[in-house]
Amino acid sequence: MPTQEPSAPPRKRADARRNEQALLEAAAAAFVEAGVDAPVRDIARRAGVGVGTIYRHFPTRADLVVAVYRHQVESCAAAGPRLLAESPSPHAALTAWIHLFVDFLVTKHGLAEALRSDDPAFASLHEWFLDRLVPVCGDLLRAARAAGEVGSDVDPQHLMFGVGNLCIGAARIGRAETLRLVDLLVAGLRVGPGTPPPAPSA
Amino acid sequence: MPTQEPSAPPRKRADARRNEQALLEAAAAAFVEAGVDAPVRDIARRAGVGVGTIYRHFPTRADLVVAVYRHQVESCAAAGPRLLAESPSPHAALTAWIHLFVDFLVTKHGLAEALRSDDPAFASLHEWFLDRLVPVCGDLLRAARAAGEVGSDVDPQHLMFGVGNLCIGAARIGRAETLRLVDLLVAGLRVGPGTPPPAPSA
DNA sequence: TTGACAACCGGAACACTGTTCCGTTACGTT
DNA sequence: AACGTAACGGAACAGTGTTCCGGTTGTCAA
Repeated sequence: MPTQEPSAPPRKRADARRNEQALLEAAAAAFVEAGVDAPVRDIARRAGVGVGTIYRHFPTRADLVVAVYRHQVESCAAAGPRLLAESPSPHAALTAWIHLFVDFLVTKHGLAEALRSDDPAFASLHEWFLDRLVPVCGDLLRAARAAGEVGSDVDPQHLMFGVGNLCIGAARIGRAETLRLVDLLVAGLRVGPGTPPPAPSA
Repeated sequence: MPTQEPSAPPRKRADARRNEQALLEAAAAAFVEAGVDAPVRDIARRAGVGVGTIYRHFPTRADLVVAVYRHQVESCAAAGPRLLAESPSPHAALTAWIHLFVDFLVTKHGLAEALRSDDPAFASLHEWFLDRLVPVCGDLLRAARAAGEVGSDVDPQHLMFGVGNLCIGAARIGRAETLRLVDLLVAGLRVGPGTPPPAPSA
């Protein structure tokens, strides 16, 4: 039994697979040094291929970024339910999960910037992040609301949007200060006895 | 008595003054349409001058942006003390002032992005905003803390940094939602009976 | 093993950025 | 009116992303 579904493409040529792998490694290295905006030519040179080869394997930059960071985003998504089960409260789980997300973002130069960019080259990156992580965030948020810890009915997508934005330029003020701002945002979600209603009609 | 301090430059040539004015108007128009990243050639063409003329009058892009938005930032800075005097509480004044700041940012395409950018061309823009607005924000924050409304000792510079970041890409989620996120951040500052300590080593 | 063909490759070429530089223009002064 | 120079304008350069096509090579059938 073949390990591929019916009508699957007949497996790429050896050189193509080799180059794709080389490109992934070269891109990962380049991203660490120069951020996700590393020049195409640099990545091609590192991988020992021509620029055309990059565009054939990864039509947009987002495709390349997605391929490089796929595993890490998946593990972040998987951490959501686990944290919800292990944490003392849903809000604690939400906070911990968001810390995970922040840690991921701030260690990837330029990723947060790319995420909020409206550059069409990053559209699919944006979409992928949202598809993968927003539901997880939504679950955590819903649980926290059900537990009465969160009053505001903020859209999980907007919350993640805000957290992502706060991570932009984290290098300037430092990781700790960035986390502090994010904590402020998440703290703002909490329903407190004295919390003023920020909702339009409460 | 001349209306200029001693050793002042002997007043520029007429064509130079004319071109500078034309450039300011052209840049303002271009910024509205294409954001603060509008191509240099576009601005030059609108003003009917060569690109060299832009660089002579405004060595960096930040200089041009500062010149275009100077009045609006000044009026925002001036609003701080006024709001503090007129508002029912310091925290209300802080909230209102931040709304003013947000309104200014979200109506200028790309300004928030430029503000957080580490592009050296925008370094002086960043510095100018900070010099002009952070002290105002600091006064509001201090007053709110003195009134016992704010517990956290967040650096005003970091708060403005965060608010600015939240305004990035505001067009995507809309002005109202952006304001909501900002309100969440400011609400997180409030000291509430049930507020969890956001201490670093928590 | 050999040959043919499609998949694949590489990089030149293009379009578009910002930035610099210097020959030319024209303003203000004498 | 003549002159010195501040100011001008745009060609030229350097660095992006993106496309395209002639040459190469892996793969499979004969």
